[in-house]
Amino acid sequence: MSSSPPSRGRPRDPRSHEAIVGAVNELLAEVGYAATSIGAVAARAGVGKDTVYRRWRGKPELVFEAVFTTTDLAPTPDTGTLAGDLTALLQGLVDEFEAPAAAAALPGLLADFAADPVLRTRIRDHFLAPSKQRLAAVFERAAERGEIGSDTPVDLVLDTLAGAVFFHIGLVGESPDPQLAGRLAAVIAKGIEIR
Amino acid sequence: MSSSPPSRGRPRDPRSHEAIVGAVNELLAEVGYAATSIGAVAARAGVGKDTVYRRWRGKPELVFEAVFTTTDLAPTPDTGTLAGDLTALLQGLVDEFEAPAAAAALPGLLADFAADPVLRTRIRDHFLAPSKQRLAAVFERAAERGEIGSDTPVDLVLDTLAGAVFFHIGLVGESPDPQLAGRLAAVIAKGIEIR
Amino acid sequence: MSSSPPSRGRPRDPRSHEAIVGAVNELLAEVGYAATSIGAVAARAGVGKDTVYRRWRGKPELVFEAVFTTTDLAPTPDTGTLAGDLTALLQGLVDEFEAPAAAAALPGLLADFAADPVLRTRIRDHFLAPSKQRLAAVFERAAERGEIGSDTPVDLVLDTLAGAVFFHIGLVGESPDPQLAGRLAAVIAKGIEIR
Amino acid sequence: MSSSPPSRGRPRDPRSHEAIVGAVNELLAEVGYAATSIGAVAARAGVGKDTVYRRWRGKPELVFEAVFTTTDLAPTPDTGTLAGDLTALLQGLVDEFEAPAAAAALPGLLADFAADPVLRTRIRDHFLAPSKQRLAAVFERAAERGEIGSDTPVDLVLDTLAGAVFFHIGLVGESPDPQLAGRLAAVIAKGIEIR
DNA sequence: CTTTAAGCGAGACGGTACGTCCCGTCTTCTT
DNA sequence: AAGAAGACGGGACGTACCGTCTCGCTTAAAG
Repeated sequence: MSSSPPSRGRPRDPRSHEAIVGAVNELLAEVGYAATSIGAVAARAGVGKDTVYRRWRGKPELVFEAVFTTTDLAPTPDTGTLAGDLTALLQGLVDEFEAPAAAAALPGLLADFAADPVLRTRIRDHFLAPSKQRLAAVFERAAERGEIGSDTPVDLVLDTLAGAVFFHIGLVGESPDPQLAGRLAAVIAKGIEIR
Repeated sequence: MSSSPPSRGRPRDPRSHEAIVGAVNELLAEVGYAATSIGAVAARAGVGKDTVYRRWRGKPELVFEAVFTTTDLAPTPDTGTLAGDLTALLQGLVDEFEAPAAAAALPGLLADFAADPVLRTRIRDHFLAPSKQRLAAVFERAAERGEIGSDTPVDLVLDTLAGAVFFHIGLVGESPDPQLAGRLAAVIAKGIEIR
Repeated sequence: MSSSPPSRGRPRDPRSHEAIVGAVNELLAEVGYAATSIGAVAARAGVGKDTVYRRWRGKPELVFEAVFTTTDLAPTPDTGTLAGDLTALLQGLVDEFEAPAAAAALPGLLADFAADPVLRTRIRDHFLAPSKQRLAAVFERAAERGEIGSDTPVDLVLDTLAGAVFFHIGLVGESPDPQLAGRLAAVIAKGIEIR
Repeated sequence: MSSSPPSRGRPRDPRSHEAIVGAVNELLAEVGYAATSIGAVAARAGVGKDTVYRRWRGKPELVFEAVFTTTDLAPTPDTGTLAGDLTALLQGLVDEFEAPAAAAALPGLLADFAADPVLRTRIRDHFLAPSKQRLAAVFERAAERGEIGSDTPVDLVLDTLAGAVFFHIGLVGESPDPQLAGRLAAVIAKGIEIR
């Protein structure tokens, strides 16, 4: 029963939303996260600052939505083996993090989220949630096949995978080892398999 | 035979150095990384801002040195098994990251390092170097025992371990799973062992 | 028909302007010109520094406007004699320079104006312009009465009068000879009269 | 009988004194009074800052001595007429003020002297004293010749002359009217003559 | 002929002010 | 009511000087 607000007065212009999101992505790639100020975003988007603050609470939320909203759509991989599924999942993470705007935004974004108690609680829920969901499905099928136990810790593995990818892409910055996903998946898959 | 510079003029007062480092650690724990401004550090240390800038190029370098300089001294673990050595190594990482000042500083510090091309190259060299050295020694002994191959990728494993710990402590923020080191070590050790 | 600019955005608050000007006058009288920093002015006025810099380029312009804007309104004296007119004019200069804020500001203000090539050209135009205009009118009437020639050099006399007053008030600092205006006017009037 | 101090320890090197004075004059002409900092002077002179502070109390005293010490030597003019003597005296003032270092220093120097109660009292005594002495001698002879009364106010005339020259040279900055001395002397002489 | 004291170049020291940038809020007019 | 514009109070930035201090060294007079 989502009651939409009464909606009096002038409705929000959806073109502003798009212009802002576009400006954020451009600025992230051009000047980095720190220099992507709300004022600069608004100016680039041809929009007033209030129009930004009316839609987002601050820079972290704005950047997060601008950068990480196209990714929830990937299908859960189903290659028939745990290692294969993990490789596919990881490759998705790598691709997502490797986009110029995302790579530029990630470290600063995580820092801002970590610094705010309110935002910190949302990291798992909103930042890694889609990946976690897919990882859980992968584990479920692997457990059915008998490759792993049914109590394999999803969070531990997810943190491990995400942390490894983050360290490679966010902090080293070079175009990463193209085999990163496969090699990492192999180690983890072997590490959690039964026997 | 390192020839120290001729050292003309008044030498720098080591008490200033200590006072600054102490102020940084206090402020990190009290107000966090973002609010730990150079000006606040100088005021807390009873020191002029120039005295800070004379010794460090900026906040990232200052905080890094203030927080992560006591750690290079840990001995390389030698428990007789790969899993045991990894657990000990990881526990060191966890302990290091878990200190209040370190936990408060880590995400912002990594973001600032990642944003600066010059600093980014130093991350591996100075931030993870001691851990990498110890990990390599652990791998060497494990290879001699026949537990792993001699070509086991140190960097991949180090990123994986550090990333996992960082994600747990820096981003979740709660007092982490006390068994984190052991569980993670078990997975990785099994993942890289021969057979 | 001065067409004011389109005036988009929030207009500047005239109360800020008044608060700043008031703070400048208070600080000049209390701590002098050198210690009247922009930061102190802003703090005293309860205003951000940008609000000051948005209106004035720097301290000299700010102080000049704060101190010397009430004076353009004096009427041109017309006592019937050159000496009388000069006395009245000089008394106006003395009164203007003698105000606590003005006396405190004058030497430093002239120094800052003199040091900047751009500002230096404005001294005559904006600082002495009203006085020059009145002096020219006085000379014109005196020439019509036959007291002086029509080619009497206005600038020379103006510099002489202003310089004398400045030296007395700005540099000696004591409450000056109350007869200064009259005695100086007598000398100058006699010096430029025909015969 | 001024007893020179016992003079123990190493005597002051007179070459430092000369180097400092030379550096002040160079810097005044090159970068102006405001930018002629004690630190810059010391660096230019190849001298430590303390060596400057040991000899002078601060910038105003230093600059004053560096710029206005060669002038006390001019002889008192004696042309036979008041106007002639005044012209010669004024030309001396003009020449003194017109020197690049002096013209650059004057406004700021007067401002600093005026701002300090201690220094302010010295202005007449040390800054204008030589000129005042000569002017008094000129007046005495003119009174003996019957050109002026014996009660002609020396200070008033001196302020008037100095103020006019200062305003012309210090504030306008252009190379001044070469006839300034003569024209101004004519006006003043006529203004104070009997009849 | 050594002590002692001051001068000296260098530069670190605690402060203060600079002028700029960005924050998130507010106030105007326009749509 | 939303929007573009931009002013607002606040605070941090990194730099430049201030006038004092602390080094190691040099230079002379005093003991």
